[in-house]
Amino acid sequence: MTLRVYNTLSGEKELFEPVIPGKVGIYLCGPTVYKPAHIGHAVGPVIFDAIKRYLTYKGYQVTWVVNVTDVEDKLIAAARDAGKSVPELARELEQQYVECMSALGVRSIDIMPRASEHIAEIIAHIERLIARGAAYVVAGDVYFDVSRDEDYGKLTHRNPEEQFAGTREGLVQAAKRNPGDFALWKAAKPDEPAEVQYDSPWGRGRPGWHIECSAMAMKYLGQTFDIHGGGMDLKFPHHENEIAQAETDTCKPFAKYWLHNGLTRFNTKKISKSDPEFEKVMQSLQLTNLLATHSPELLRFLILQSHYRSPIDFSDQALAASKTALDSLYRLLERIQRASGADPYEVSILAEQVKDDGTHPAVAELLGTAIRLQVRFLEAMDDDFNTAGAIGVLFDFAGHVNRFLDATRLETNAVEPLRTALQGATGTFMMLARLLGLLIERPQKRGGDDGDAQKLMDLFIEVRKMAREAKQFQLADVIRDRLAELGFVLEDGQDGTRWRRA
RNA sequence: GGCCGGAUACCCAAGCGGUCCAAGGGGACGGAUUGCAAAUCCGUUAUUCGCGGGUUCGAAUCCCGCUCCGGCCUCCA
Repeated sequence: MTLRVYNTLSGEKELFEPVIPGKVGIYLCGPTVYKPAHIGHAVGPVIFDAIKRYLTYKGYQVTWVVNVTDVEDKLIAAARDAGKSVPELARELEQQYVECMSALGVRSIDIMPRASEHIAEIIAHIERLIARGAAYVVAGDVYFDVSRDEDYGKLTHRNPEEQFAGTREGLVQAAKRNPGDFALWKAAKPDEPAEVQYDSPWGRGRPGWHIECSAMAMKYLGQTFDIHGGGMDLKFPHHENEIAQAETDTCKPFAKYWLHNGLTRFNTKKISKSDPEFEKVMQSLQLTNLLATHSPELLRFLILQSHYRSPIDFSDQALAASKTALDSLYRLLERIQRASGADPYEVSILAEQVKDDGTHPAVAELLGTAIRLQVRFLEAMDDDFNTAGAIGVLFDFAGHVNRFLDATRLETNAVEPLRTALQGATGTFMMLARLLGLLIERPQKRGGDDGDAQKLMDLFIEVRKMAREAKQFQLADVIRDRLAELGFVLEDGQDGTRWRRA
């Protein structure tokens, strides 16, 4: 099976072939730490975490870099507003970001370089561009000369002349030679704090936006690396300018594949800071707030349920639908636990490793299905990381296992070969789910310790059982209904009554 | 205006030239099961994929035009 990825550069799906066989370098544009992250900021990291898991599964040695831009205009302004120093605010928001990502299961980032700690690399990069005649100094500022990059605009398929022909007079900074030129280095302004002023050959100042990414990507992944990712909104100017800087500097291709994820929308609009009426919505979409009220896995599941290039419409309805779906998977795992006598989170054998002694036809059927579905899952992932299709396969899988359990009545009547087959199918199922970063850990029990609850529920169930045996169904129903109101659901099964939290 | 995407059932969402009278999820409605529920299972909910042409033996999938929607062209993941 071969992996194909959609490359923004070519506008087509291409066969994935790493620059160095067996190794993959990924650079994802991370946060500019000037405000708390919202759900949209989680999309890229979640997708790329799944991509890294998948590539690792396929045998590649993956290095994943996510930058932190901590020297920047808005950050300086935000720190001033908050009465904090720039590094203080930046570290604070960075830590919050890392914690949110970790909660979402994104723990596979290898390097998170900070722009502020790569000033030397940035300056060297700029000096090389000046030496090549592709950048020029104006009163302490340094600009990239777009006209010196022949294929400028190739990522977003823009012709720079057309592009900037219509730029209004007022917007053209006098210092720039061409309207499309952009700052590589910005001279320090008198009112800016000292901590964002760095010495440079052109005087005190700080890097422009874009340059930190090409400098750090090349430092950690080499002059040419495999995958560069980010949100669709970064294609222009950010990524276009990174390409211009890097390729003009090295005369080599920068990133081989450019992957862009869709933007998160709310009420069919992109979440944007410049939209004041969405300020309130954004507040509720802040990751820290969302994670306080929803399970991280649910958010991850929702993100992965659509293809990464599609926009995600985030809403309470979507969240609720995803929750119902995800819960059915948790219930399946509980059912498997009961039927197989093994903890599905710990099962280590795969369907393909189970030997079928031929005594039960259901064994061959289940194992065959598991292997067939595994192939379908992997095919989906091979097709530009189609996580939505892959999740669809997971639900097909769940349906098959539920049917198997219905048919064999394994929960009440243990048959060893069937149990072993179930464990194998479960192992395969879990392995696939985990390629998406799902079902890694048991869902957190709400309300913490259920020890006391367990004792009380045992009592309720016992009393209700007596009522049912005495045909006092009204009483039995009152117990069940009132418990349901309190968030405890009772389920009567063949092997007794179980309870769970709603 | 230029450049990218998108338009698939009640909602969300895969599919990207035949195996599609179109996966999966949510919802709804029937049925099995249940004392009744819940959960699970079965069935129904797109002979059709924004509209109009074209290419092809064959198109949701390719090409052209049109209509809407979103993004970018200024800060944004």
